[in-house]
Amino acid sequence: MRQRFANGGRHLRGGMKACNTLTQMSTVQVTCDWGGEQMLTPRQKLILAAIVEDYVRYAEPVGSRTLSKHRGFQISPATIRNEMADLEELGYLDQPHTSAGRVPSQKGYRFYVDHLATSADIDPETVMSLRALFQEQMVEIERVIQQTSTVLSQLTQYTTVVLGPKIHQEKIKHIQLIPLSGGTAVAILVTDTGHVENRQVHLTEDISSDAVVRMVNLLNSKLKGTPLANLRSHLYREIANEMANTLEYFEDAIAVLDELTTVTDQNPGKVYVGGATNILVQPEFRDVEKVKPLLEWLEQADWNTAEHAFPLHGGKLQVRIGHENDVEPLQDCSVVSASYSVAGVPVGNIGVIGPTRMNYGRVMQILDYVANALSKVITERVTGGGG
Amino acid sequence: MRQRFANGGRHLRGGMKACNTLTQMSTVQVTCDWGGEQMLTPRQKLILAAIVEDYVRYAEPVGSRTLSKHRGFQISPATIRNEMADLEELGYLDQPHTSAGRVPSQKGYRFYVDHLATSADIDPETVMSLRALFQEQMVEIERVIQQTSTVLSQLTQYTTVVLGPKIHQEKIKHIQLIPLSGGTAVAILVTDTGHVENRQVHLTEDISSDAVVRMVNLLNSKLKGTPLANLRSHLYREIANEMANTLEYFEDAIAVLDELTTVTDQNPGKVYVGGATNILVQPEFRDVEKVKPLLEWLEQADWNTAEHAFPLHGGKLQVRIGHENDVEPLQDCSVVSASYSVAGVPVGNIGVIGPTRMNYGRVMQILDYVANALSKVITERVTGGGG
DNA sequence: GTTAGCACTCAACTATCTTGAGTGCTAATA
DNA sequence: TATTAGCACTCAAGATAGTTGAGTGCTAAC
Repeated sequence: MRQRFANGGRHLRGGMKACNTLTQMSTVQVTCDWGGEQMLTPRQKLILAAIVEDYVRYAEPVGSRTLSKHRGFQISPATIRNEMADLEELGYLDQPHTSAGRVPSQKGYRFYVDHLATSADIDPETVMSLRALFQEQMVEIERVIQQTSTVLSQLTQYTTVVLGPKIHQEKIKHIQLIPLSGGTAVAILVTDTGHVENRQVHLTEDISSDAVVRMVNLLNSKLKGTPLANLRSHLYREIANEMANTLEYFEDAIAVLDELTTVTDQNPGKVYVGGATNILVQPEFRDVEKVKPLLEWLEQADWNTAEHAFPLHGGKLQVRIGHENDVEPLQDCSVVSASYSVAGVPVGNIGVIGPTRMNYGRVMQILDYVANALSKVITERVTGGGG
Repeated sequence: MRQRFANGGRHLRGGMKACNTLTQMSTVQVTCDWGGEQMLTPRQKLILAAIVEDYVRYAEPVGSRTLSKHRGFQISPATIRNEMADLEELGYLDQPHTSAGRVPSQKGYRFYVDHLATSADIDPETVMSLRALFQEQMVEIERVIQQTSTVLSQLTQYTTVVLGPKIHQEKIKHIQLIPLSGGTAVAILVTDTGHVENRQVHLTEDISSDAVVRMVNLLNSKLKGTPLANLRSHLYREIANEMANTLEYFEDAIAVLDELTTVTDQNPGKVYVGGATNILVQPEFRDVEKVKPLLEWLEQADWNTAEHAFPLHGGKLQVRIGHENDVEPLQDCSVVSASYSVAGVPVGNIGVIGPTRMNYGRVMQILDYVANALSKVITERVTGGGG
């Protein structure tokens, strides 16, 4: 077996090759470094890229003759075969069986994503949809995100998971307590961004409405401006004592606060899943046994599981290919994810889940745009640029 | 072909045959009456029931010999074959191909559900789970329903869709307006059952907090006690004029009210889907092409589409078998549904979706229990017995 | 270093055969 | 007259073998 160019050099970090009409492509953040990665000749890169792109498109192993014809390469199939053999030897390609064409390995995809992915211009329709999405005036942040998830899954034809903005950093704007009948009451918490949370609590049966008003006033005066993340510490250290002296219904106030602190504990933010059924069209998921774990994971995904799958991070794009995913049901998939930020602080995450045979270039490009636009829109909304 | 007993008589309405430990079984409400239904001999009924139950269990066409052995019938396979031939002639059975056993037709299932379904005692575990579910003290109604949906899908191994309580009848308890920065504000509406809705609205940029307080006070004094369904009519007929005279920021008040009226229009209640992936284990949905429409429908199901599939109704249980369903993606399924009520008024619906080869007896029994229990729990909560 | 040529491989398709579960019909039986 | 044993028949599913064609690796020539 010939083994040209297997010289074990370190790879060069390169960004996306081309940029397109949408936005400047950010440098890809590599999540995983392959120790002992080899340099590839320009021709090998060309062939690897061609194989990845062909396979992404047609979902069939790519043969040497197809490749030489299809791409108008000026090399004969035999030469391509030689190169393919080398690439396989180096671990970038797999062969399902002797008489089949080649298929990119995970390592192959990784190399492609890190060094080869180009962004062919996205079709104008997609550009339009994206522009439209963010120009629309939507008042609620929740709705913006919901829509983002939907549009993104439609555009990519993959599945989208959006972690709605984390509310830890948001500050308490207002607390309200509305007594219902029979000793229950609704406790409502509004944050400075307009996020509303509510919990029901039990109160002393015959509490007077005056007492409730006093309680609410005290809570508001003490807690207004407190970031949700600090609620618990604030509460017991500073407020509890003082309340014990002032309030007749100290127990009730504590009950209310206890409920409100569950906001950040149990429910750091919402999770939006879009286009879960899109994976069903992918040939690699035609088999029910293959999709099931994935769909089950999606069905049960809450913030914590989802954030475990693609953590919030400062950088821009993350790509996890197959077994690079920690979460088992995602190990047959690739996940491209990006965080979006409010004033530079990452508060949420968008993940696109597809087969490893994914159109990385396109998804990365779209996602990059979406993450930027979303950050901008939400930051504007939150930092006061209101109407 | 012999054609005994094909005398075209009207069928007798009968309830479930046996009752079990859980609760008295209500009479099945028949959604669809088969014109010209024939009487069946007791033995034919026995055989039909046996075939349905065998097929439900093993998902394989049932043959005459299997049946005679399996059930300890005192009839020979040949006799069973004769009866089967008659039942097929009458339309209660289908035969996938000449040398296969028999399978219940839709008409067969319908007859089974109407006249034959027995409730073999449910396993103690299931009984325990159900008891536990409703004995648990859950404060929020939403959480009760969420849990119901989850538990129900786990117990039945089918998919559950719960239409959360309709909020049309609920009365306004409190309206609150919390200004944020930049001319936006959060409008919050609390109903007498503790349900909270919120919307963001734009206000006049420099509105004073006094004006906001006056506005909120007026809105509350005028609207407290109004059922949500009447909000719109109430608003324009009685309030608008008066407000025009009293309030400086009439436009803003109208904007707030406009947003609040969208609560009932766009969003009559929530929809909870449980165990969507359960259908994947059913052999009839092993094929991705078969599941896809169903999963897509479930993914997009909102109150309106879901209520179209199984409308709220006074009676207890409804069973729709295959093409008895109006909604296309459900026409390969059966849907057993029940409404739950607050003080006798149906406010929500629970649907269990499975293959036509469904364990009707078991599902009906469980669902009957759940619907009753849920009605009781919510009615108690809402009519004041809090605690 | 590149490529034409050739023998080789192997999944996928097709055709044919076998098996066995299940049927319908007929004639004997209770 | 209702039931049943017996038997020929049917047909999906599984096994076996042959064919096809896309694709390969190797070698020798350019």
